[in-house]
Amino acid sequence: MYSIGEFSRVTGLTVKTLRFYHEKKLLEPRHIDPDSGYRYYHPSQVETARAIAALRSLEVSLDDIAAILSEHTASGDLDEADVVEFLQAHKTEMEQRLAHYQNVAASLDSIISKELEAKTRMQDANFEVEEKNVEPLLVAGYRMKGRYSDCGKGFSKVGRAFGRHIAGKALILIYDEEYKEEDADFETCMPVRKGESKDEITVRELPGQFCVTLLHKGPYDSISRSYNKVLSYVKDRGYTILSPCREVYLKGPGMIFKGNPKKYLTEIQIPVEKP
Amino acid sequence: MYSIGEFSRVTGLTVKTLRFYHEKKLLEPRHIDPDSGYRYYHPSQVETARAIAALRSLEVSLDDIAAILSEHTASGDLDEADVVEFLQAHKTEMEQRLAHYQNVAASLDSIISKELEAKTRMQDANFEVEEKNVEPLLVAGYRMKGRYSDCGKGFSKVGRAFGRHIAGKALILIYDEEYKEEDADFETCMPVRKGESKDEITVRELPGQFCVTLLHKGPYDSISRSYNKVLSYVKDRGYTILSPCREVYLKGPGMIFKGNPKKYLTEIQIPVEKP
DNA sequence: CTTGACTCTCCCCTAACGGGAGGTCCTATG
DNA sequence: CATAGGACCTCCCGTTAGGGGAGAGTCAAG
Repeated sequence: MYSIGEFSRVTGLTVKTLRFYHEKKLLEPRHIDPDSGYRYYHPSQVETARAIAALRSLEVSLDDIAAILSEHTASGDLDEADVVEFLQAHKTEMEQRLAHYQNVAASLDSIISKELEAKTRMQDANFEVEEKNVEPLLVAGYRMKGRYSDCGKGFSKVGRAFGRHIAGKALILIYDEEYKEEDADFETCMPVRKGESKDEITVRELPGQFCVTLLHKGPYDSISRSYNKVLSYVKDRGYTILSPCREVYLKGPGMIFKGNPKKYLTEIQIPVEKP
Repeated sequence: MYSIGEFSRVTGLTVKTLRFYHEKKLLEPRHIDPDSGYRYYHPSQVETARAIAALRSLEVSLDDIAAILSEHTASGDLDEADVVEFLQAHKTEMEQRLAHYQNVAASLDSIISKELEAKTRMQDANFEVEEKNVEPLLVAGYRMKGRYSDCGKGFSKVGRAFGRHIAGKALILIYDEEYKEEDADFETCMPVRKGESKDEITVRELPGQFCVTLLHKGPYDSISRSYNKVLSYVKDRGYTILSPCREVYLKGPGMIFKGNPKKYLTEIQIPVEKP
């Protein structure tokens, strides 16, 4: 017979844990001294203790372990074959947790990389009008009419449908020839890795284009100043504007915080043809 | 101003949770009626509530959230850029949990598949001597001398070194020409997917061989009866025994329970040459 | 004024132990 | 035999992130 301390050393379970298992009737000492209340464990109980520890390391709850143990100490012997159904059920549960943490890690990763990218963008930015070629881009888009401030609805539609495959910064395509406040015609787009059109959402590749671009820093409602700047640039050089224009939201309200609108970053892309 | 019930509906947090966050000073209602004690939340607090919910869904603890919030309500505005270092640290923590659950799921999977395989083996078994070709097998082996009952030491050596790559049932190779109890010469082997010899453990491919085999059901100490049976079969037919013989432990003490020795299953494989 | 919905505080519950207080028991040594 | 130190006992509280419910007070509509 082992005292609780000896049994603890043999099994690797702490004294506290052994007392707790006693209270929970998971592992009751073979003998308890009636005078002192000292617990004494029989060497044959080491095996049970080891089994409990093994099950615990597989994240089996004490209640389940108790059920398993009582079921099989009744029948006399413990065998893994008898608990294989339980283990299968338990495995699916563990796989759910696994999937959960995969989601969490992936979300964290996307938030972090998004922030880091925005940071480098912000550092490299010079906030002057530029001319550059924009690469072709596969997007899922939802075209809508209304105010620009309603674009959240469109983005959440696209997000819900293609959440898994999003691969870049949100953008909108502006189909109006001139600025409209009330009944604007635009398309909320998310870059995707792959996907197919369904319902009101179309997936297609936006063509590569030669664009005049400008980074706008600050809240959306001050973006008209930047538009004026870039449009006058285009006019000065006699370029022809092609439709639709794009606004790429490099940094806007985050997934966690709304953030400081003064730090928002939007790229205006106006596709043009040189004369 | 929202009452707690309205705020609950708007934010998706339960009333209980909101009261709890108040108590923890995570999210304190803008106004508390001094007479009734009713909590009233300002619409601007919806954003904070949303942020808390977002962080909670990423498994951030309330303490950490409180730290983040107090740090940044001090500076006036919340921005993800300011917590990116924290998120990175948090991400590594989440990845550890992820890895943990991957281990658990993998362990469960191996236990389950082991049991299921043993079960079908048991059903298909006829417990008669058979002749068959044994396939080549890549193993990691540790050769030792002593009693067969000491083989656990050898298996745990191999297991520790190649735990990741084990792919099959443990077996031992018996190099003695005749049965020895005291100073037996044998090698504890585990099939592996790949690996290289190091220290005292050699990795190599066991050749395919023509064997006389017999399934032994029951504890190891009764295996001599099965040996007698298979050896007399060999002798009757005048086959020549080649060394080393193998014992494959199809079912022995499990990873959780010691199991019932009466259900242990061992295959004796004696490589022979026909005359 | 009443009624029903809403809200308040207070207390207990979860899982699996860990920490510590205050007291008892065992065993070896002087 | 006395004592010292270590081992052991019970009891209580703490952890996380809330949930459940009791009993009492409050709000708004009819």
